[in-house]
Amino acid sequence: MASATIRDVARAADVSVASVSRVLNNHANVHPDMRERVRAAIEALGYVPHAGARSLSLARTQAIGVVLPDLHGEFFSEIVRGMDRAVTPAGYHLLLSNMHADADLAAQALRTMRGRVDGLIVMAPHLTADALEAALPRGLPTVMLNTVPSGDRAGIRVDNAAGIRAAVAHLAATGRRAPVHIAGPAGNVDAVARRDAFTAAMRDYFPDAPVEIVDGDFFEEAGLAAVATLIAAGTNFDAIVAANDMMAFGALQALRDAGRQVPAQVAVTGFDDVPLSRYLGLTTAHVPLVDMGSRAIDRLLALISPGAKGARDPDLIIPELIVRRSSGAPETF
Amino acid sequence: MASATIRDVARAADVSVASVSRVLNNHANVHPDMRERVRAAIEALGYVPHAGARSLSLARTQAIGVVLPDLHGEFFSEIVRGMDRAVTPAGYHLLLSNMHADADLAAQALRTMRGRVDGLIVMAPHLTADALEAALPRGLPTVMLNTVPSGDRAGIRVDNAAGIRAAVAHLAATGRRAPVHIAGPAGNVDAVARRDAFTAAMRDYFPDAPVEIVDGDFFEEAGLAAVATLIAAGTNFDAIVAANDMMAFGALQALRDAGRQVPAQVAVTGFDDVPLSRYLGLTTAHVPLVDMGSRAIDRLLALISPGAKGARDPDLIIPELIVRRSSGAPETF
DNA sequence: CAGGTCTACGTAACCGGTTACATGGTTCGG
DNA sequence: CCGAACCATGTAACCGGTTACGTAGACCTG
Repeated sequence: MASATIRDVARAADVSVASVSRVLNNHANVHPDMRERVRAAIEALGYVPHAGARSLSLARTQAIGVVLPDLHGEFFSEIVRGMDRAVTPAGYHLLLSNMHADADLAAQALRTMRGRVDGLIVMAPHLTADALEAALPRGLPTVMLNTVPSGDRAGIRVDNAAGIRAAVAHLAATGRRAPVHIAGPAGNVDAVARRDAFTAAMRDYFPDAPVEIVDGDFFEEAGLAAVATLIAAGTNFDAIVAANDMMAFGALQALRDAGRQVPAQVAVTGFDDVPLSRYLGLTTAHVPLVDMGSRAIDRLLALISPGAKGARDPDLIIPELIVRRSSGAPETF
Repeated sequence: MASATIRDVARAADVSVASVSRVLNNHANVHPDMRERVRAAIEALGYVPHAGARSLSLARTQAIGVVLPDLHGEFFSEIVRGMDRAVTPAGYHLLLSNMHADADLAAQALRTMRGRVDGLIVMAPHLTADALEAALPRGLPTVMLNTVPSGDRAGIRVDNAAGIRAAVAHLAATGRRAPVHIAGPAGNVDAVARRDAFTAAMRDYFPDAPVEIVDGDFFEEAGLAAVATLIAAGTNFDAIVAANDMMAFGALQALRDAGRQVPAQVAVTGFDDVPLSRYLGLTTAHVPLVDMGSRAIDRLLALISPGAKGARDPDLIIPELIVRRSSGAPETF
């Protein structure tokens, strides 16, 4: 019992397919009687239009593709949630796709979106501009999120330097002497920018202190490991600037396990302000994740709709430092 | 500069579209020369196959639709993450769609999936079986998640009663005298099941205590409000069994604000075990969210693939109570 | 009442792929 | 040397919608 098609409906109502289509799409100039006959036939057959076929002939899918490296942690969840929020009222759907680190597979993932979506949101902080530009299907409106600016594509980015600088400045202002940085993965644009920003900020705010940086990978365990490394090496530090919140959580845990008081002995800051940070009282550079998601969709929809082509200067989001108890604010939670 | 089509490629390589198609799909019986010519043309034109057109003729979209009430909080995020995990290696995509509470809109959301996906995962704890059955497109393989069992559809459900019972039993075993329940929204199957289970468990474990229940809606604020209500009413309680984790978090916060010690004066339990619970030390009924997501996909893919029709008995997931410090376990985090 | 408009509807081409079937050319066994 | 079997390829129908275009009849208008 395959589903009924528009031709089945036409036959049942004894009209042409064109008329059925007109009724379905509420076109003008259809006689009320006809409308009624068709509606009855649709009802009787339980007909539901085939979105795929419709997409093909209209060249519009009402779907937008979201390609991201991984769906792990609150970071991505929040962004996707923001997208979802913006996409639903506009009558679009979200098509999720994971892009692996491997450039070839990434290209593959991007290609399979052709003909499936009306536009693309790409989050690829781990790809180089070249690899990305080579992989992006031509003629498909695209908005890049936290990705190396490629060509003249529309994009939304976080001002990594501003976030790190604010954290370091805050630590200096509250009397810390020796901050260290737990960095993100080497190939990641954001991670690199934050690392560089840390070095620069240290020069400005702690000109006499050595710049100590431990490698990480944005996951919680890396935060744990980094603190273990620091302690094992006997490094002197009284503040940790983690490249993201998850690693900061790991660091908090490790510090607690090691018996170091936070914030009395060590201040900790993160980056992103995922929801969890509020609960754990983590000082962090707030990135409006949900908002970024919605905004990316809005940008993309604007690109898609009429002949719009303008406003392709990338939005830059300036994170605001939220001071919580992990860096010495009075106990509030 | 519209994208090239398969006919453009055929023309450029001076072969027929059938041959191009054969090369694209690695069919046997194509001469190496031909293969090479076609590959060259594809390369030259930057041709990328149109997935939509392919779907139409193959009647397979390689996408599966996920319809859920809302994308809020870790609960859904985790489940979606699990789905994503399972779907990617199988070469499928996830198409997200939000279903509003309104039954008509819900039906609408389900209908628009026709022709867009090969199967559906529906999470609709807030719909009645009738409304749902009426809205589900016929002939589309469907797996229901935490939804009233409708017809003979495949489904995966959490044993709400077991989870609540375990929590209540635990409270009894650790010497609590007067637990109260913060319930979920009225129309929600899970919420209702948990509420009923609480009443039943109270009868068994606290036969002499009154059954106190405060209404909530699964959101954090409801937990806050519920505690405020209890305190304002002067209700006597030394344990709170929240219908989900988010409300438990709200309760924890409100208790702290009111100066009541957790767990010394009041024990708190949740339901779901979202990641946050581990961080906040909440005792809760663990539901393998990521796993549920993957499993739902696996079930669905099994339904889709050959002529498989069997195994439609709904999986029942028995939550395991994870005891953490909110209910009196020794401080561990 | 002839000719022009307008309305309501049907016919058929088209969107971009896949594939059943047909066809011309080789190879091979008898 | 002939027909069968096989191989590589082309032709055209099909998937399920949309819509440009054509047309028959109703309605005006002078």
